[in-house]
Amino acid sequence: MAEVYIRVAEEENEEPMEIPSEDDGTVLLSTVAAQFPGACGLRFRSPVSQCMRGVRLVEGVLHAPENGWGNVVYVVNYPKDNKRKMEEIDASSAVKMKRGDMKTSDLIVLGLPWKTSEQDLKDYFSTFGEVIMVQVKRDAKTGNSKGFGFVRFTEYEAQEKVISQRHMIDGRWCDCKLPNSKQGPDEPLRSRKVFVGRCTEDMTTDDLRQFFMQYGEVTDVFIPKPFRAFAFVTFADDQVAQSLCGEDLIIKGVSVHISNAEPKHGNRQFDRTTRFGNGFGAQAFGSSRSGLGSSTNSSLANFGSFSLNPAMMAAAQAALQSSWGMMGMLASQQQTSTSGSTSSGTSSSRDQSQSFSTGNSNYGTSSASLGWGTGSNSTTTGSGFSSGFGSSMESKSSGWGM
DNA sequence: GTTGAGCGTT
Repeated sequence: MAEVYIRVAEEENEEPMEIPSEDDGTVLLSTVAAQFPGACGLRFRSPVSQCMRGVRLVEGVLHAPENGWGNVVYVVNYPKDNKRKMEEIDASSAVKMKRGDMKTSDLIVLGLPWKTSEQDLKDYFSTFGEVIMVQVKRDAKTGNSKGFGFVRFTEYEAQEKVISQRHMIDGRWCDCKLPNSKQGPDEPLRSRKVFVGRCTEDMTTDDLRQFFMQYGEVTDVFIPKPFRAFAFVTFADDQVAQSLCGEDLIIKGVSVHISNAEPKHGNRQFDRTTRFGNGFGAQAFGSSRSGLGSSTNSSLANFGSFSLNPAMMAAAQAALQSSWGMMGMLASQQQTSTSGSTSSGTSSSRDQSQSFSTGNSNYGTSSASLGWGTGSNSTTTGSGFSSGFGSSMESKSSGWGM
């Protein structure tokens, strides 16, 4: 079948954009998402029934309706989770304001080609806004680039935009993020990343991206090389990530297991004793999603990201324990993992085959769903709660910048 | 074969 373009719009009456199909006449969801970040499907109004109809979607591939794509306008579907409740938006922006988060800071640029110069960086980033500083870090002796650098913008909007996407610089995909030195204890960056266990070797980053896209916008896929039978998938929305934890999903006919991504080795900059105040809530709770199947949800009040003093902590913990029944007792002992060194980011490897990402991640949307640091998977390793007040909570250092 | 890179000489 020849390549055709299908017409896609965000709303039924908006101007459509033409999206190319594949050789076999299907359309990849990722192609749609490239133009409509966060898209998880398509629908259209049937000329016959006048009802909206969904387009068949199988593992990231959209299949034409019976009589072909035709020239109807397809409308983009977004995950339910994208529609935040008003109070959550208010809460997060309130937190943002309070923290005076609108100032720009240096951004680290990771994955630069060795040859990239500061002038190259400046040229590239100037398309986003006024650049007031660039650096390429080099070895003092040889002058060789270390493959990363820094950039700073005048405008906060430019900074947000730059953080929200990947960058093709001199032929390599690069990531920009807040440097470790700038990530504070109350960064509301709760794990938007999940661990995908039991992967098979034929699962590519594209496969995973296409598959997980149905749950929400995917901002990164990481597959260690050489093959190690697991992967990491990062979503734009932490609630999407959390809602998948504990599930067994079928990808390419294989059952993979989703669990929390543990913090990468590193992040000793904030250690245990001061750890406490960083938020409180229920990480595996809430969050509905459209997918099939089971749910691990319970509903429970969300606590905001306000710091809690030990007394409040104790009270809250008691409340949680009582509502969790015996879970609190089961978890009365848990290992504490030690950590050290630094943390970092996304995928891509120094020599080849980088993964790619699209879209805008929204920081600060998730103040109400903070969790217990790096808590383990509830069904097997215990809930992450412990009856021993104090020590156990301190012992988990949290995982920023995962 | 179930937990991933890299973070700033001044």
